[in-house]
Amino acid sequence: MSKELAKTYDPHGLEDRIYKKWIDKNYFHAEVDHSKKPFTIVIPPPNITGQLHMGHALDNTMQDILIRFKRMQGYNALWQPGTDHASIATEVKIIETLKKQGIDKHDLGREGFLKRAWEWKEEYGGRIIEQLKKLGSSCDWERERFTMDEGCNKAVTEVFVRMHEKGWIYKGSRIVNWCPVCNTSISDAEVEYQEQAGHFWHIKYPIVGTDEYLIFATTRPETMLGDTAVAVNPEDDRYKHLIGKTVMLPLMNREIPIVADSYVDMEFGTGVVKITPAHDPNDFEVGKRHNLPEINVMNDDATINANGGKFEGMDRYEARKAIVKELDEMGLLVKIEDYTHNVGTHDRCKTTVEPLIKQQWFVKMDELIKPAVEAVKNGDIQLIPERMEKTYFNWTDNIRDWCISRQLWWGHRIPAYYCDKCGEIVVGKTEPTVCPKCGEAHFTQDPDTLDTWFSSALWPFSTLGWPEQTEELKYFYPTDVLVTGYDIIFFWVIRMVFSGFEQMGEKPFKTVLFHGLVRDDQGRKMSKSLGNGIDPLEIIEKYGADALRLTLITGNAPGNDMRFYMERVEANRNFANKIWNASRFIMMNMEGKEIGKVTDDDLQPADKWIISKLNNLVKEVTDNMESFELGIAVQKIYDFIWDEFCDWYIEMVKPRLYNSDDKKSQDAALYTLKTVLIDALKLLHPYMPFITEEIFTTLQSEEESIMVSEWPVFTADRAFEKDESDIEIIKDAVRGIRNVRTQMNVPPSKKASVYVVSDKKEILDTFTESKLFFASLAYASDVTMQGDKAGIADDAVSVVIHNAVLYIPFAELVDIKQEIERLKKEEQKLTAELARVNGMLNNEKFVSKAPEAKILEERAKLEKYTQMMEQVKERLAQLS
RNA sequence: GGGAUCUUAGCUCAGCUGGGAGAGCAUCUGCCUUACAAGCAGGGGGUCAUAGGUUCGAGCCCUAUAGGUCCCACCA
Repeated sequence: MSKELAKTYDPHGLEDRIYKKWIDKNYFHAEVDHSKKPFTIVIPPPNITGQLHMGHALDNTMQDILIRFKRMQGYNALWQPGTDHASIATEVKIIETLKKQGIDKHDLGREGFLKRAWEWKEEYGGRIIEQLKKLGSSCDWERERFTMDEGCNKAVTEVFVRMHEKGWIYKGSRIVNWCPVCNTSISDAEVEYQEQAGHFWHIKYPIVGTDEYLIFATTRPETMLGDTAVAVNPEDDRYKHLIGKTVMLPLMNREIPIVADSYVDMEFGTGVVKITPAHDPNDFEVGKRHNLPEINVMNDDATINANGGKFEGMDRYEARKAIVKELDEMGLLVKIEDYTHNVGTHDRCKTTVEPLIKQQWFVKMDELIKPAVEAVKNGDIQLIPERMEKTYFNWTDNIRDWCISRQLWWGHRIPAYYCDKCGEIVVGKTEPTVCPKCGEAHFTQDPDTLDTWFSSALWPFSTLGWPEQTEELKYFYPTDVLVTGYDIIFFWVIRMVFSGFEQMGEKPFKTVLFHGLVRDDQGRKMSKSLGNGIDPLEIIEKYGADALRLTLITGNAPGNDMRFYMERVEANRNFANKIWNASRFIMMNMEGKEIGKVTDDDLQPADKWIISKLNNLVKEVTDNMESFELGIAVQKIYDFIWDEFCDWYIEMVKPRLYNSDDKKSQDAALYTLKTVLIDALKLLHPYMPFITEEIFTTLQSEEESIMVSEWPVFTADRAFEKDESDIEIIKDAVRGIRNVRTQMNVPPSKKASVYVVSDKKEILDTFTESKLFFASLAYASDVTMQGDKAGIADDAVSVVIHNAVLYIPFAELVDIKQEIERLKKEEQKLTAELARVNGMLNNEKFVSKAPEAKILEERAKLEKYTQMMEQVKERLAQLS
């Protein structure tokens, strides 16, 4: 043995040392190798501004588990890493920082600002990568990419130009969601609706040429400055006669028409709606249908512009107050009602979004989305859990054109150039030399940048070298699994899918594995503003990455949110300690010993039992992992290691190791301990990479690393059914004895004789074979096997198991009453069991319809319980 | 308004294609038994939200109801 393990498990220092070794050995790197099957995952690129949070920790743990599993299975596993420029998030952060220094972004100018941004990227972009490493992520860091690196830029330009040529990217004047604080348009997906307490202002407009008024209610009175009509439902008898007439718009003194449009709901309010095409998406549509003028009354910062008359210069909320006041003074304000309604806000800064008409670039979605829908429908792309399909289709079914231009500086510049002379728009990979329309040679590039998701949509292939037809692209694409949170299905997943089909003619991934949110212990979202976030790095520092990983992966089903409890981290750290000490025990016993050759014939029933159990575990865990049931798989490994291996098997072999002079039997035990531990460590490695590596290489100094070892495989010749059932009998006996001893308050230090009585020779043989450890586990001073109860004291305590009765004659007098009580309870339990089994077997329909195996199972139980019942009754008769 | 999802032990959650209800924590009892007190052994605690239905058999499938969470839409 090369070195000893420390007495208690301390992840400190150990994890960094091991990670460095992996890096030095270049284990994470994948090269194109046609002799092996590829397995690829592209990382959801974290924002360069980001700090590792629990969501990242969960997401990347899942990916690492899959990658390590497949790598051990012999796949050429590539985990493609990288970071995202996160245009708006980053720009906002930089602006904030500049503000603290008293600098406005415009003072720096575009060039100067971008210089700052790149400096920022250099400074902080690497931080989150370092944090991912702390977690144990086995990404191929040599292939690290950035959404704004040269290759990704090329991909973005290529896609923009191609789609423009196809007519799928167009520039148009549309109503867009405008953030007056960030000063940019945002996509529909970036609008977050918040319920807010507001008011309903009931206002009346005088109908021209009459003394009548039209009364309506609005939540945004300030937009009246841009009203160009009032609408009623064409079927509404109350207003039919007014259609075609006009009202006088107060304050602006503009005569505007009363139009009929079915958009108006007669049941809601007064059935009258004021129409402001320039400041409301619905009104915009109405305006188009009725050829209404669009009067924009606001500046980009949401102050009133010159179209707002005397309200010019006021902020939208100031203007609201002033307008309400004036209308009231004019007697046009009917009443004010409290009203809670949903207000669209910008998901980044929570500012109330202002719908504005703007010239923007859009992606036409109706054709593009079709293959993306089809692929999920026909199972070409599998979503896990399946219910996510509904969310997916909900979006695709209601798809609207995607506004991709942003009035930001940090991002991919739109490759559109405007002729300085005639204004002709030329889209191309490079600036044109001459205007195709007027021959002018000077151009100005579109100042806007692209939505950050435009580049992330290309991530699965841009990172592999596209638009170049690289070997990597041919070999690793399509990728296998995408692991991400369900909260970005719309932003990212769908956009990758349609981009993959459009550019590559092939899906970007076969499976999407969704996880939920990591919440705090009260079920709240972890957020900066609440200050309830738990820093994964602090957890790693204190408990180790392995414990954190295990905590994130256990006890929660795919796609479900989970709560994060420190108690669970502690429990998992304890599990790490458990493995650590079990390994220490094994190594201590191997110390200085040469294990001879061990064949199956040398193995004792207990050895075969644990080997067989492990063999089954291998199969189940592999199956579970292949169907992405990571939590279920690791739970089984956990139970096996702690319960079967530590609490039973190690205890079973102790007497052999401590007392036996039988070298062969010791060798068999050591061989079994070692091989079972090694395979269990391998199964656990994807989940707990550090501790498994440390133990694996300490245990076998000749091995380089567990992460490049082979994944265990189920083999039929390692299935020992007879030994499995034999050991279960012994375990039953042990549990029974421990049980009565506890009930009678007998301390473990007090040993007693145990008699095993059975008329079945094979049962007695089973106990004889395992006598040594049975005695130790059952706190027996000696164990005697016999065919009947001759010579056993009448007042001995008895334990009934299937086909045998165990007697323990304690030296002290046993309380017969208590003993009868205990047996009667046992009798009750058996009576209930027998009633249940008989109920089933006496049911003709059950016997005729249930599967054969089930019936046999129940018959076996009937036999067993009947036999046990006889023994209990007999024993009761003896005592009374 | 549309949809998803949840309701299982005191708490937080598993329970994979229907075949005797599980884990962690908490709690109670006894143990410092030479790997581990971050441990060992044993115990208590659940008409699986409610009501129907399908089935030989339902925590699991179907329907309805109640309550919670979330997503989408946005009726001004």
